[in-house]
Amino acid sequence: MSDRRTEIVRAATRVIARRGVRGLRVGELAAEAGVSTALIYYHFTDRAGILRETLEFIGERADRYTAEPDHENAAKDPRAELEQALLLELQNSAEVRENSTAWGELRASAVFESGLREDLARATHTWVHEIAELLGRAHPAGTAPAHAASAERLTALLEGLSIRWLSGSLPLDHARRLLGEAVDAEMADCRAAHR
Amino acid sequence: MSDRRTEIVRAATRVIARRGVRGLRVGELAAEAGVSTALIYYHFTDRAGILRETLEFIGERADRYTAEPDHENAAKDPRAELEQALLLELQNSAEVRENSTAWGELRASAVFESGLREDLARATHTWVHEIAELLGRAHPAGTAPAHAASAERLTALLEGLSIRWLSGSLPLDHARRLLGEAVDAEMADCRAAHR
DNA sequence: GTCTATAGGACGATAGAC
DNA sequence: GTCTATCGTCCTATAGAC
Repeated sequence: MSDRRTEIVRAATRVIARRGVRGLRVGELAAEAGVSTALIYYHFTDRAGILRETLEFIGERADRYTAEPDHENAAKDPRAELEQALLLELQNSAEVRENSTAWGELRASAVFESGLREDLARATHTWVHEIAELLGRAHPAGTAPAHAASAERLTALLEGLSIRWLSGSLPLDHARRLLGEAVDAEMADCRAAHR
Repeated sequence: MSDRRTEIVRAATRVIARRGVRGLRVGELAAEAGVSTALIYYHFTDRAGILRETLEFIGERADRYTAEPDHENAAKDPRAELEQALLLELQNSAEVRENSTAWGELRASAVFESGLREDLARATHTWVHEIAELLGRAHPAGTAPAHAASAERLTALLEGLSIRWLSGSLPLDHARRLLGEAVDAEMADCRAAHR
């Protein structure tokens, strides 16, 4: 991918985080990227193509984001690594906000645009799988299917908490506490005997 | 509120569930309601006004929806009532799909339109409170703050599972199973001793 | 209150020069 | 590859008759 395409996709991510997928105007994207609208259409087929590649980029970046191991913790404490991997996405930094907002927009858009669903489902699956692996290392007593289910619950909960935070229904520190407690609950041994 | 206004707001809810908030066209709304576009503007100031009242309506309806007690279960088994109240929102019927989709749109829209946040936060709070009360009846051993936290986790998880279902990342029966297990986990006594 | 008709503007997309 | 200029369409909102 050329540098220009990458620049434009990154600019599109910023615009989406600011205005939403629905609010992205090709003109505003051009201004954000510092190019003309015509150049956008030289590099991408149409608005839907911009969206497709940008949302793909968001999905991939979210992967890398989660996948990057924090080696300090990795060796010492897999449980801390797990908790950190999840809480990483509930932070009031510009970068995390942008990421979370864009991801939420990707999710919400896919409800109405079936073309986005395949990529989204794949990115979701990759993410869930990574969390399940962390769970496996942090909690070797559990079975693989139990870890898979826990990972699905924890990531879905994180998405739910994240949008409540971003939509002003839940303070950030409260969301972080709720998520931390959920991690503890999923790792408690008594769960294994249940169901 | 006149009958016509109510009709139009109901029609707007259907269009939003079909096309999303950003996809709502006044023309399509007029057709859905069986009136002219001019009549829409006679009853509402502008497109934003339609959206505001419709999203307010969605929030209120969501309240009533959850609040309506199923008396058959209420008397017998508060735990079943709780589980049903939550699973009610994960069903493949036209009505539930419309409700969930519209609620998800309200949530997603509030990220970018601060004017919606207050209503949304209030509706969310009411819902969480109702679930917390059901938890209290189903699980008297727990404390009120623990029930409040559980209700926040369960409802946030439900929102996360719901949008994964609607966006094609999670089959409905799988979502229902994950939610059911989460309810069990929140009611397991071992949680109380934890943290 | 409700309609038909249309003004006026915003936006996606393209043409064509450099 | 990148620009300026513009076309055509779709959409919000209003004018004015009934």
